[in-house]
Amino acid sequence: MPLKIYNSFTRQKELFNPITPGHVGMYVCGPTVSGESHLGHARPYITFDIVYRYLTFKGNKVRYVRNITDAGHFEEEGREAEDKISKKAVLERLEPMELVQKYTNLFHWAMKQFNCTEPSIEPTATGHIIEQIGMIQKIINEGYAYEVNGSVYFDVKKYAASHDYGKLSGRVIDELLETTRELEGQEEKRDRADFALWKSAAPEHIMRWQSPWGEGFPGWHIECSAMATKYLGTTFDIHGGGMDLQFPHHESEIAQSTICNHAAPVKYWMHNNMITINGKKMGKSYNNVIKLTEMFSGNHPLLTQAFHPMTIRFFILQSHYRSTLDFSSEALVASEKAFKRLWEAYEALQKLEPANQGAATDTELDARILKWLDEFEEFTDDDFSTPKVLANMFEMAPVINSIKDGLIAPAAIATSTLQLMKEKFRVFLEDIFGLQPVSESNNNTLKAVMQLLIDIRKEAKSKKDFALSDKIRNQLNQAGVLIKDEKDGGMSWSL
RNA sequence: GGUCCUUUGGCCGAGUGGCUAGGCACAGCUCUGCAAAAGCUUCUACAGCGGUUCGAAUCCGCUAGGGACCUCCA
Repeated sequence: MPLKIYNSFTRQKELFNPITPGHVGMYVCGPTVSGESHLGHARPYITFDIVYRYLTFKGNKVRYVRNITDAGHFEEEGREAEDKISKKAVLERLEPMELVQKYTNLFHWAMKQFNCTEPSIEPTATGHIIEQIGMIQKIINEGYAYEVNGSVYFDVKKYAASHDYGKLSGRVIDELLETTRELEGQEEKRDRADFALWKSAAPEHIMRWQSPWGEGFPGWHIECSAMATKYLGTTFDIHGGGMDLQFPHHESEIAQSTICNHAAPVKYWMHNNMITINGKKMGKSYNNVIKLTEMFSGNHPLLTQAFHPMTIRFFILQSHYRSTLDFSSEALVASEKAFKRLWEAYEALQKLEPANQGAATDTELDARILKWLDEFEEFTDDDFSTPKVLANMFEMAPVINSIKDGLIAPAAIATSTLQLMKEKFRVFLEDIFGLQPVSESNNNTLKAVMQLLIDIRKEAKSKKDFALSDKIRNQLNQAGVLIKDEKDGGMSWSL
C-alpha cells in the first residue's frame, strides 16, 4: 500500500516516493543542548521515531540524521550577539563543553525512556565547523552573501529576486521586509530580512572558531544545511521538525542549500504541531514548560502525579502529529488508564489459544476484525494517522477480553484471524509505535514472590478464609500491586 | 500591524458532504464472598448567524473566541 505524507512545502498530501527506491534519507532538527528538554520537545522526537520505524517496516533502508546543536544559536536581543550556551556556561561556572555534555547525556537518557530509536548519525554542530565555513564560502562565491566586520550575512533580497523565498512558510518577501521587527544591532545588514551565516565573536565570547572572516561562530541555520548535505546529499527525502521552525530556520535552510548546491534540498517537509498548555504553546518564552524529568517524577505544580514515559508516548500517539495537543494532568491520567487497558488486552491476546477448528463460527465478527486489522496499515499510510489505529485496537479490546473470559467462544473467529491479530498487534504496538510494558512484571524474582502469595491466597479463598485473602490483597494493593480475581478462579496481578 | 491556522459532548481527541470514531470520567446492569478487573448499556456533540445542497460538524460568507509565526523556540 502506498504511503502518503503531508508535505508542508506544497501544503498537500503526496504519495511518498523516495529519491532512491528502497532508501530514505531523513533529517530531523535535534535539540539545542543548552538546557533540559521539556514535554514539548518530546513530540517531534516521538513523531519522527514513528516515521522512521514505519518507513523501515515498509522495507526501506533509512538513514536518520538528527543533529545536536551544541554551538548555540546567537541571540540578537542585546547589543552584541551572544552565544546562548557560553552565556549560561558562565552563569553555571562550567566549561561550555561540559554543559553541552551534561544536557546531551540527559537528552539521550530521555530518548531512551521514550524508547526512541537512535538516529543513524547524530552529528554535532561543533564537530562540523569546517563544513559550515566551506558552505558559507561557497555562498559568498556564488554572490549571495557578503561580509561586514567579520560577520557574514545571506543576501535575502538578491535570493528572492530569482527564487521563491517564503514558499515553505507562506510568506511574501515584500511583506517580510516591512514587517520584520525593529531590532537593535542590525545596522550591519544590507537588509532587515538578511540572516547571519557567520557572526564575529565579541571578546568575552567563549565559543569561537577561526574563520576566513576572523574569530567567530556559525549562524543559526547553517549547521543543519551543512550536516544534512554532508550525510544525506544535496537533495534528500524528508526533513522534519516543529512547526515553529518553518520560519525562519527551515526557510533559510532552503535558501542556503539551494545556492550552495544548486538544488532544492528537501523533497518532503514534515512539521509536527505544538503541545499546548491551557491553549498556549509550551515554550521557553511563555515560561510554561514542564521538563521531562518533572513529568517522570511528578514534581511540578501542574502535575497531580508522576507519568511514565510510555504514558506520554501513548498520549502523543492519540492525537495526529499535525494537530495541537493540549496538555493537562487530567488528559495524561486518561491516557495512562487507556494505555494500561490496551496493553493488558494485548498481553491477553498473545496468550489466547486458537480453537481446534480453523473456520470462524461468527463470520460477521471475524470479518469485522479482519477489516480493523487491515486498516492499521491503511490509516498509517494516510499521513501517519496513529489515533485511528489506536481506536481500532480499542474496538478489539472487548473482543479479546471476552474470549479470555469465555464470553465469546474462541471458535467464533478463525484460527488464521487470531494469528493475524497477534501478529498485527505486536508489529504495530511494539515495532512501529514503539510502546513497551510499563510495569516491571518481567522481573523473575518478583514473579516468584507473587506466585507464592497468589498460591497462599487461593488456598485461603478455597477455605473461605476471606480475612486472610483480603489481607493479602489489601496489603499488596497498598504496596502498589493489584490483584485481580478472574472468572475461572484464577488470579492475575499488575503493578 | 501583517500572514496563516483553529473552535467537536464533563475532559482529551479522530473525522471533511449522507454511515456509532476512540479514550477518560459519570450512571445503571451482569459476573463476584466483597472489591477490583472484565463484559453489556446509557449519555451521542460539532462556537453563533446566514448561504450552497436532496442532504453539512464537514463547502462558502459574516460575527465572536482561541492560537501560531513575523524574535530564541520542537
